[in-house]
Amino acid sequence: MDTLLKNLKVEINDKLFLKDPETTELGKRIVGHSILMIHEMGFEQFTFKKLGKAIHSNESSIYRYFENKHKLLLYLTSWYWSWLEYHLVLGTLPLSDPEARLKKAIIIVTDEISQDSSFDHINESVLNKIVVAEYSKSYLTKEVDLENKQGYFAVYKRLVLRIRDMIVEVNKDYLYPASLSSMIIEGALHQHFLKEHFTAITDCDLTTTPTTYFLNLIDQLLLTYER
Amino acid sequence: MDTLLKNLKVEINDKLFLKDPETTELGKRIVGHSILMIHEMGFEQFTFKKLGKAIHSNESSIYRYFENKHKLLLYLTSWYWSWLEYHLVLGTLPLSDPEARLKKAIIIVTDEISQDSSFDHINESVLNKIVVAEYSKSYLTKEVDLENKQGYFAVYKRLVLRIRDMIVEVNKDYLYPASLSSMIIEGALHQHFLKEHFTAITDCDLTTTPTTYFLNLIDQLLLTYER
DNA sequence: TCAAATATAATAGTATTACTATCATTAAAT
DNA sequence: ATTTAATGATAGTAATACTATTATATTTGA
Repeated sequence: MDTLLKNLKVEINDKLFLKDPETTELGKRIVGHSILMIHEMGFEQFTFKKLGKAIHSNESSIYRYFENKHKLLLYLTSWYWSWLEYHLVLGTLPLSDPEARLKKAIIIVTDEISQDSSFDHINESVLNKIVVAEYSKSYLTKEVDLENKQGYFAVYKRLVLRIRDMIVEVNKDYLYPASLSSMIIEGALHQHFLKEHFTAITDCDLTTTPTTYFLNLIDQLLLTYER
Repeated sequence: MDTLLKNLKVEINDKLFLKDPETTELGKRIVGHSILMIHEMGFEQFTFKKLGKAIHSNESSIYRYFENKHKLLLYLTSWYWSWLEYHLVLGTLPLSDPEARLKKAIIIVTDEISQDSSFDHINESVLNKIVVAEYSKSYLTKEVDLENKQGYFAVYKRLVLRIRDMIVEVNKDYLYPASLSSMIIEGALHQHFLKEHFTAITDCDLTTTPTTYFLNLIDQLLLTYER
C-alpha cells in the first residue's frame, strides 16, 4: 500500500495550470514551497515575487506554470482533496459494513493530518493547515459559478458525494444526506480553525477532537435505534 | 416593537472605525453604499476609490471613517451580528419553554433575511448576503488572534454562546453544545452558499431551507426521547 | 455675526501588487 | 552541432492601498 501511495498520481483539472508542475523540478519546487509560504505568511501576503525569491527562481518563471495565485490555490486544494479522496477510497474499501465504512470515512475527512508522509515534495500536514485557513477563499469569489462550470471544484464535490452515499447506505430514511455530508467536511475545517483561534465557541481541544464530535453526531443522527 | 427596532443602536467595537459613520450623513452613505457595492462586485474587487466615485465623495474622505476595507468589512459584519443578536433576544424573550426558545433561535439565525426592514440606510437583506459570501474572509487572516484580542469578533462569539446556552437548557447531557452552536451558525451560511452555487452537494433548495435542515438536526440530536 | 474649528474635497505622490513583454542564457533533444 | 525548449533577467504598465498636503465648504459658539 505504501508503494501504491507513492505511485499515486493525484488527479487535477488541467485548466488549473499552464504547465504541469509535476513534470519538472522547478514545478515541484514551486508547489512545495508555495505550500510552506502560504502557511507562513497567509494567502493575502503571499506573492509570486516572494516565492521566486525563496526558491531562487524568477517571478516570470512561476507565471509559466500558474496564471495567478488564485489558480495556484485551486491547484493546491484540488491536490489535497484528491489525495484525501484516495485515502478515503483506500481506507474504506476493505470495510463492507456500512456503519463501519461511514465511521472510517468520517475519521479520514475530519482528522488533522499530523503525519507528513513526505513521500514527495508536498508536505500534506502543512497543506491540511492551508486548507483549514484558506479553502473558503477559493470559492467565495464572484467567479465561482464560472469556475465551477470549468470543473475546478469537481474533486471536492465528488468527495462530498461519496460520503453522502455512505450516509444513505447507513440510513436510507435520513432526509438530508448531502447537506450532512457537506456540513461535516466544511464543519470539520471550521472546528479545527476554532480550536486554534476561537476556543470559547468550540468544545474541541486536545482531547475532544472534531473527529470525536462528528462521530458522535452521525451516531446520534443515523445510528440510534428505533425511536 | 417597531419603534424599539428603529431606536436600536447597534453595538460595535469602536476600534473598528476612526470616526463613527452613524454620526454623519456621509458616514451613513459610506456604510449603506459599501454594502451594495461589496454585494455587487465582491469584496476583492471593491475599493474605496470606487466607493468614493459611487457616492460622489472622495477616497480620502472615506479613509477618515475606516482605516481600510478589512476594517470596514469587520464593521459591517459586526453590525449584522449585533442586529441579529438583537432580534434573537427579542424573539426568544417571550418564550419560556427551552425547546420553543431554541427552535425560535435556530429559525432566526439560519433563515435568509428576505425582508428589508429599511428603517435606515442599511439594507439587511443585502448585508445578509454579504455575510454569507464574505464573512469567512474577515477572520481567515494572519491577524485573527490579534484582532480577536481587540474584541473585533466579540458580538459573533456572544451570539454563538447564547445559542450554546439554549442548547444546554434543552439538553444538559449533550456533550458538545458550543461546537453544535458554532456549527449551526457557520453551517447555515455555508448551506445558503451551496444552494446558490453548488446545488449538487446540498439538499437545500426553495422548499427545503437551511432552517428546515437545522431544525431537524437539533430535533434529532437533542429532543428525541430516551434511547 | 464673525472667527475659529471642523468636515469634506481635490490633488499629488509612494510603494507594492499583479501582471505582460522582450530578450538573453542555459539545458535538452534530434 | 543545431534547433528547440526551459529558465532567468530586466523593464514596463495599470491598479491598489494607502499618506500627505492644501483648498474649500460648513458648522458652531463667543
